[in-house]
Amino acid sequence: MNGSSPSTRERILAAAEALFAQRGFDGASLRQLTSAAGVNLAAVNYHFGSKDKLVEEVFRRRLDALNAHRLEALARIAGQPSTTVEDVLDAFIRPALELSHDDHGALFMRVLARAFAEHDDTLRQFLSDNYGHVIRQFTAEFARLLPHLGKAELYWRIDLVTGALTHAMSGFGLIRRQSGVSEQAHREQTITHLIRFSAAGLSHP
Amino acid sequence: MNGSSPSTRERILAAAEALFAQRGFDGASLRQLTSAAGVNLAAVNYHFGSKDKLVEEVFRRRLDALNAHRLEALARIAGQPSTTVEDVLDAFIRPALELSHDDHGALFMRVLARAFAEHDDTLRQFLSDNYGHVIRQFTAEFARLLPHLGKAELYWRIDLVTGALTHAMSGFGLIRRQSGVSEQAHREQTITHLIRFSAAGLSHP
DNA sequence: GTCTATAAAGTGATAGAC
DNA sequence: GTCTATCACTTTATAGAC
Repeated sequence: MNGSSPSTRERILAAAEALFAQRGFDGASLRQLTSAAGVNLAAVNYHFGSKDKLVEEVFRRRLDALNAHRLEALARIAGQPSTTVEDVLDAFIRPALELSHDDHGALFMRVLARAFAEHDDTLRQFLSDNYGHVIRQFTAEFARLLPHLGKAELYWRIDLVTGALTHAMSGFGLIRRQSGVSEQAHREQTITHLIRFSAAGLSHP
Repeated sequence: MNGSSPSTRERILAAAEALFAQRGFDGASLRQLTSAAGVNLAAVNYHFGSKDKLVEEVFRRRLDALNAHRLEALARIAGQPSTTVEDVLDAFIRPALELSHDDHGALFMRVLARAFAEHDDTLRQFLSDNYGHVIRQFTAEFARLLPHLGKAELYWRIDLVTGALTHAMSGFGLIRRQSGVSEQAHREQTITHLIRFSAAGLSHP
């Protein structure tokens, strides 16, 4: 992308992701962050310009890939006669699951959940710019599969699915991984329950 | 409760609720808070001891009443043969809806959502102490009404209902009140959709 | 119970040497 | 590109007058 050192930049982004997940955007200071990354305090302003710009970059790096994977998965099934509501939910949710296979990706899901909780309009606008077209494409496919639902009714239900999804993927919940279950198996369980639950909520008459 | 001035204390609590909802626990400073309340900076430490204690008091004030109302509503229907899953969900959700009839109550629901997003263990423990017995009583009633579900399966589904509920009640969602719809009518719509959606997600085979 | 004043520490950001 | 040193400011909390 450029000739500057990728190492320092990447280490800052990784440390920021972890600390923002753990302590929030306000709660994590640049000193904690640069100390954890093993870089100089001034490096954040040199590489990103400001703390706010760093926050944006933490989102952009993950969301670009996540949304691309979701749209690829949707493109493979959209419009086909055999496609079910469960398939479309899977196309939306599985890329998020796979992202969180990597520990850093899992932290990012918590950062994303925080972004929802912050009602900051600037951040919401930024997320809408990144997520907006994805949500619209998925909504169109749900509308095709659930023709008995009015537009308003469908929007309500998709909104509630979003809530359940955010809650589950960020590990808000009370349910913790059992000692006998591997991390990956736990995530597969999560996705299975999430898809069944959401499909029932979306499809009921 | 005591001989001290309730006015200053209450004004601090009201201002804290609004600012914590808007800017988060870290984001809202004691200076912003006391300035908004029209009281002296030192008053927070005098009346509550510290900022953390103030946060706890903001929760305690609302949760005591909210949980009491939920348990009263549950007691009226629990164990009766005509009771449905929708009835139990209504008993859980409606008190939260009624709390948010008042503007300050609505703000509190956003504070509560923030508390979920903060993975702070101390705060989670505090909420578990306040919420724990309520969740257990509701879970027992759901188990009675949904005998075909295993214990683990039921816990998963209740967890996902919690996610949808928190999302909807805190106004995270994309869905905004239409200009032709009153605030109260919008809330009634929210609760109707939430109950139907959750009942479908809980009950499916 | 409320005030001013201030302590002690932390914050984001930047100038300037290397 | 990385460093130290520092500015200008904000933070929570408290001591002590009234």
